[in-house]
Amino acid sequence: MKKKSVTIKDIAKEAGVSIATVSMIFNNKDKNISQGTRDRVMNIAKLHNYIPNSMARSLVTKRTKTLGLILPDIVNPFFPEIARGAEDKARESGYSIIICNTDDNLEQEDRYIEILTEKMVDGIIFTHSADRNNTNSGLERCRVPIILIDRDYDSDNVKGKVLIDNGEASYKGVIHLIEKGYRKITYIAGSLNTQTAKDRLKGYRKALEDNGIEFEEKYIKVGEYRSLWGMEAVTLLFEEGVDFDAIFCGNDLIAIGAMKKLKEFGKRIPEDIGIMGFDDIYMASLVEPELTTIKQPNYEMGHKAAQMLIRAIEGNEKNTESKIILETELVVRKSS
Amino acid sequence: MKKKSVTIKDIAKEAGVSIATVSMIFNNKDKNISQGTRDRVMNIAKLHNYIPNSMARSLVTKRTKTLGLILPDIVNPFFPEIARGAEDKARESGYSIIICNTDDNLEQEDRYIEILTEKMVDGIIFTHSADRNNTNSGLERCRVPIILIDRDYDSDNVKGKVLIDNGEASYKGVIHLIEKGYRKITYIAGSLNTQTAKDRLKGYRKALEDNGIEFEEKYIKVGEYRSLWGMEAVTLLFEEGVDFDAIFCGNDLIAIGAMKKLKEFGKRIPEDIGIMGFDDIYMASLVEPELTTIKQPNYEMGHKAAQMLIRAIEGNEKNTESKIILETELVVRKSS
DNA sequence: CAATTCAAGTTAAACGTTTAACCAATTTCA
DNA sequence: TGAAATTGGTTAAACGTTTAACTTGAATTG
Repeated sequence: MKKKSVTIKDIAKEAGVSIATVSMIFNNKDKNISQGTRDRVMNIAKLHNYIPNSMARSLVTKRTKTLGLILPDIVNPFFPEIARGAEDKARESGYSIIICNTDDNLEQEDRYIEILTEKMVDGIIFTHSADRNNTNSGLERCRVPIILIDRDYDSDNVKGKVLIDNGEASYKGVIHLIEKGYRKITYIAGSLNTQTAKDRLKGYRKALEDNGIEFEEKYIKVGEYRSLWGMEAVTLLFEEGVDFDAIFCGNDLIAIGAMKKLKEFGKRIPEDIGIMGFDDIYMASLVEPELTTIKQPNYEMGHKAAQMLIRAIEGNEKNTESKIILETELVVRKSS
Repeated sequence: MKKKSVTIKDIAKEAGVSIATVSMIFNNKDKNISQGTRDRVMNIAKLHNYIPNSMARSLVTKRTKTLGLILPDIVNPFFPEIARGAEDKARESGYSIIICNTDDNLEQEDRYIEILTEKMVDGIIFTHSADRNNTNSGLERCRVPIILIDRDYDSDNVKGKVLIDNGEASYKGVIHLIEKGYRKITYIAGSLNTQTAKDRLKGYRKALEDNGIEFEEKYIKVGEYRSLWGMEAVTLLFEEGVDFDAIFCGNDLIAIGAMKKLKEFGKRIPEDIGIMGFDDIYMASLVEPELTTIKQPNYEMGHKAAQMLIRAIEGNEKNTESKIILETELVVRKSS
């Protein structure tokens, strides 16, 4: 543990060259170094297992080759794929990723942005939480480029966005339910204070309207993005005596919880009640009946976000605020 | 983006003090600084939104307040909770976490260890992959303390381990199946080349032996820790005409896949076939029927590992190689 | 009242790199 | 043959901190 680590100086001394020479060799700026010297230095370095100290390097280059990934909760199965996509792209380009869970807590987000700038990450991928007043959040004060995933927001620091069209997605989901013959379609939402959630509600209402189905307040239940809430919401619907024949859910977790509770109430799916989720987490195809849902390309979102970020970092920073809307896909399975 | 960041020097100049003074104030080594100066410096710092550069700091202190977390795949639902537990503990103590997915690939592991030492992490939490020859792996060459999670291994650099007793866990799982009256118990394993897997097999065999049930090779199917393999393995068992009345699975994913396939074959669970998983991922209680399984305290494992690691880093390094064996718990639900 | 301690700082070296600017010896070219 | 270009390097400053050692003037002590 206290093994003193070998530095560029040691290598230089042993090879009988200046440290600049060693540095250049290690950075492939070695056109002006003879093959002999190069080999000698490399051998000595290998022998002593020399690993350059990237603190020292970063101090002068102002690049850490590290990215921050801020998301609500890695335990929510929606996020690991995003993280994985981002990590894969990052590694490919020589970057590492620091992961930060915020539990959708604004203070925690700000705190993390501060920590990350202190650690000098080169950029941040950010799934930010609900409504932020754009006065003086950490997001505004941040000094590195930010790419937003999944949830939209406008700010100077935001150099790119990777989103889906939530309105269109939920629209086509509800249309599918209507085509299947369902008419009394409830909506169990996870929240209503992100733009994402609002857009989805809009899509839901538009689908109803376009088909001459009247929207009713009592069809909407708002809670959180967890299976437990799906179960509670179904119980609530029954208790309130709401008459319904389908449920459109804010995400798959809610849908899976709802299905479980429906079965407990003796309902058959999809005969009595149709169910539709959102996200297409891997579990969606493993539950009984397999869940019809809207697939979000999570891995790709993470991957694309990392790609945009790295481009923003390394590119000749022509304020390239870009925005990618990825396609969602209606995945029809057995629950509808 | 190119906003030149304000340094300690700027603050010092504006406050009319030396940089040492500012540094001391920021590090709470300020017993010898008057309240007046302290306030003045703090105000100026806040005004300019001064954030210390931790590269520069780390360069002299040799501490980065960053940990590495190396695991096979964050998408596997077994790992996010570990990651979360580790992150929570880390944050609490002022550390950040760099996450690394290896896909159980040995070269990737070594590569990551190298990257992490280059980035000067203070320590590493590591769920290493299958059989490593202890000759010259990155694990041996690593210069920072390592805590192992879930999978055992011996090395000088390993300063601690957080494990469960896999033999005892699977033993009690199989005993439960036997008590429920099952006798022809197959075992769908995820792999057999980790010590973890071997121990589980041992527990399985011992449980059979202790109850006078003969062990049969054909009962064992070895594949990978995925639902798809669970489905395939069940198909295989039927194709081979194996006569069985219960399945002990290497993890919950396998169990969920197996259940799905069994239902397709028209088997009733638990009446015709009993199923037991391993891990207790959150999905286990949401599938139909709810899955009986062995609960691993994942969050706690991550949390404990981070705690041990931080202790090893900050403690007066009395070679405190420690080993924690956490308790597993048999969770009896509807599938057995 | 001289010697000592204390308060409130300052100075300067060190951490391990990168990189622009420089240099000497040799080779090329017109 | 002399100027220019190339080869194979070297020197030294800079990056932004921390920290041990030093300083200076005022207060305390015996």
